[in-house]
Amino acid sequence: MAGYQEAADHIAAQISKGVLKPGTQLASERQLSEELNISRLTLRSALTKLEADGLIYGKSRCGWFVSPPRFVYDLNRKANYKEMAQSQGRAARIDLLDSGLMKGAGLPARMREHHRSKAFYLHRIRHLDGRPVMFETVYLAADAVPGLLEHNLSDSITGLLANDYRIEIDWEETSVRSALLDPAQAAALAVAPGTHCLMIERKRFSDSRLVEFDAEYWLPGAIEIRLSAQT
Amino acid sequence: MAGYQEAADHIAAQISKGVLKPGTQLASERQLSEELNISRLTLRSALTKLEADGLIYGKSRCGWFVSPPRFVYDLNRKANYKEMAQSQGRAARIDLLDSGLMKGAGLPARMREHHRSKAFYLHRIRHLDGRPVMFETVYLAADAVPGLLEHNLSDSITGLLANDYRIEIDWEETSVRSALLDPAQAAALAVAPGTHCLMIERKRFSDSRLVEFDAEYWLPGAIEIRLSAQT
DNA sequence: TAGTGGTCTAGACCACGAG
DNA sequence: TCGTGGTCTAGACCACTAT
Repeated sequence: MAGYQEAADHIAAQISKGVLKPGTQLASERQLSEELNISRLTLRSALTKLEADGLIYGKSRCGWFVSPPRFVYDLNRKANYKEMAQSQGRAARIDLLDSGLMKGAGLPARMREHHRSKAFYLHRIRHLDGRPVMFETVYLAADAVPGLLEHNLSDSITGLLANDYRIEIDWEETSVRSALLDPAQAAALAVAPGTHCLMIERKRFSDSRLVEFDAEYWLPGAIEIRLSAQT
Repeated sequence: MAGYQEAADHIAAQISKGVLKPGTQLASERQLSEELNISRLTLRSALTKLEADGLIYGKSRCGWFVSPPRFVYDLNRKANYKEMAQSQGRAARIDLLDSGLMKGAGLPARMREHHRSKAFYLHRIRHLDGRPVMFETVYLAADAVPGLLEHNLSDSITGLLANDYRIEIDWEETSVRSALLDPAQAAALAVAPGTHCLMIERKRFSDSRLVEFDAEYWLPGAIEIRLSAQT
């Protein structure tokens, strides 16, 4: 068996035995590599495998930590993010990084299929128990939400649409795939550049018009998506 | 900018410009690292980033290839895998690797919540245009499908249940997350051990009884999941 | 400023796939 | 058998975080 695999199994065993508990920090890479008698590169290989599996996560230049349970993101539930987090005993927070108005020409291709004029954009970070776990870019059709930027943008957008604009979403198209964080996203999430992620893209329609386009980049070990359907 | 990032951008540009077309093999790692004046390790780092992003894929000990478009896996469509592939102009194949009967005690925890007695299991590999892209383990409640192993197990299971057993699935629960391939799965898919994957887990019910439990491990660059819903 | 991870080199040997 | 990637070493320097 490969050396990094042995190291990964060793650490994974300590986690599953409870020697290392969620939230605790691992020893430094230099220290661990010495203890396990492998080079630092080999150890790092083991750590990144464990991270891909969701057992640990790295905070860039700070260290490695044992992961808490995955956040269960239920696509069927009407509950918003903060409510879902609360029902799982987690503390949620959303930070607005940036916002503005964008011309139709600058919008992502998948949005332009449905909406070609101006749109507001938001860049937000979602946290769980203080840890940033998701970067999102939200686009909202400008004509549907006049004066958007004066509203509170650190809460549920669906709630804002419903309460402040009386817009009810009646159709949703979702796409999920594996992707790579770009350097800015990685920096905002305090992870190493080139970390991969789970990308969720959603188009939200009201009365057959696209009003919201949302691209979410989740740290892959932090989330599990669930859905159910009658067939 | 980091050296591996420059190398990755360079190769990505060649792909998007069409200098490298889907399916073509890249030059060997040793050759590329010399051309780009970086160490082989740095080049490999660039290649694995590109793979995580779905632009290229590695076939273990054979080389690196430019990826074809992602297979669109539509969770709403009634179409089965081969039909979906055909409608996207792709040739699909399913190989049965192994099958047998398993005691209730050996079943995965998430299945045992619903079904605690014996179940048939299947290990299958799904291909697209000759390339293995997904490893799956299927469990079927033994009492629901007597004599299962004498049937054709290289085709749609849902179709088999409907046609041979008159079992109609009426409820489905799906879970999606990022995960790691174990060594046996990686070998079966001809990728490097420790490759990450997109895992789809499905429970299928008929008349409130679980009849099928399915764990699918997709190569992450090979698939995009889609779904839509009225809200 | 001290300690952490992030990146990188220039080799080496091994295991496996294809012909 | 040969060429491919897979793994590994023992260093080094840099960039950032925390304090």
